[in-house]
Amino acid sequence: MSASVEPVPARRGRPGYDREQVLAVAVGLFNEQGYDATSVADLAQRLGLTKSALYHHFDSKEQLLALALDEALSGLEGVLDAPSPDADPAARLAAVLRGAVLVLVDRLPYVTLLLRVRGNSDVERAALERRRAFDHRVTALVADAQRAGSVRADVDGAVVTRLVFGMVNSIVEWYRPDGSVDRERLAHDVVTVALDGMRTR
Amino acid sequence: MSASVEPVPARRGRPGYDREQVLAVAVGLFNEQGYDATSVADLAQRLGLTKSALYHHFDSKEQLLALALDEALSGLEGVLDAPSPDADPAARLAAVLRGAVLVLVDRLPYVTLLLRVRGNSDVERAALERRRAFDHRVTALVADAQRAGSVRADVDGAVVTRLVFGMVNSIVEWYRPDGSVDRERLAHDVVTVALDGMRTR
DNA sequence: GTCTATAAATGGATAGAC
DNA sequence: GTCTATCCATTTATAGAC
Repeated sequence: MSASVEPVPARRGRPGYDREQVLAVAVGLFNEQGYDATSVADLAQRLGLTKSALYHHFDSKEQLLALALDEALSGLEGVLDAPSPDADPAARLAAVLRGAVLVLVDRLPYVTLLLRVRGNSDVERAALERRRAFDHRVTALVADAQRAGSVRADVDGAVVTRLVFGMVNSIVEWYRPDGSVDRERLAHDVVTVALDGMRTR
Repeated sequence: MSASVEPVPARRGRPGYDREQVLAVAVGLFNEQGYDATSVADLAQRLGLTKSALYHHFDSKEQLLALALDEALSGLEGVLDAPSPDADPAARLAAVLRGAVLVLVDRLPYVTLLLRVRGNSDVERAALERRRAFDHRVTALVADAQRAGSVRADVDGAVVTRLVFGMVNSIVEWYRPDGSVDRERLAHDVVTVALDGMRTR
């Protein structure tokens, strides 16, 4: 490979976005206003471009949505696919909880968008389907932990799973990477509260 | 008061919806598709009316949103305004948690809609402002409980509050009144998991 | 209280010049 | 890679008949 003359596609003159930059800005706007409430004109305005210039970067508004949702889903699926050193269901569960928080924080805008999808189109329905598959795998993990005696059995396993992952998912509503809570601290706090609750003992 | 001849505004011929019925159907549709993705034509179709007939019932699509959001907010505010017999912050907190779950379940569609509002208009921003006020009052309650030693102090009070109410709010994502989980049972489970966590001891 | 018809604006998306 | 100009479907909302 010979040395490249242009270190990075040098910016000169007009903005000159690439697809990933456009996607990042689009997702930010979708999260601010909602996907449906965001027009391609809104996006063009935020980028300082015209609509036509935008359509040079992607085929449709929905394609941007599909790319963003895949970014979120692949991250979450990675948490479950990661080989676990533990056979102990309780340890696996704690690792998955922690991993989910970290993915959520690291891909915050993408996961935020995912969690707001309602199934309004084929793209959205496909994403919901992948999400459901993820949820089922987690529910199975909680059921394992219940059988092993490490998760309370006086509450339905599916209900605990939903409550605890509802807690995790709610992080997108308020967490800001530039805020005072760092990602490791947050992951630790979530695992603590999920496992042992808020009450002192 | 003399006996009414017509027990209930009798239905005869055309549907003849009143405002509340229209509102209920509208909120259901907003929750299915999203407020922005739902057109007045969609709503008219679901009601079996024309758009024009609908505009006889309300002034604008946004007025429906405002009415729905007030229904949710007044319910939640009622939980905090309810006079508490206890001075103990821990007991007050448990009562608020339980009350919030019950309001959420009893006004499920309205609270669902509220929790999805992003601040896209004056109506939405006013609702977010009322929600923030509610959150602040709850956070203050948790801080009281921490000072009293009944809530763990090794996690930031504002973070615990957000996590636990995130858990409560996430109920709208899956709870169905006709399902297998009844409201009292759910409220009990939420208080249990929020206070003591999912882990066995 | 519901209808048909239509206004006025905005939506996503494309054509073709530079 | 961005522009101006435009297409056509759909949107919120209104006018006026029954």
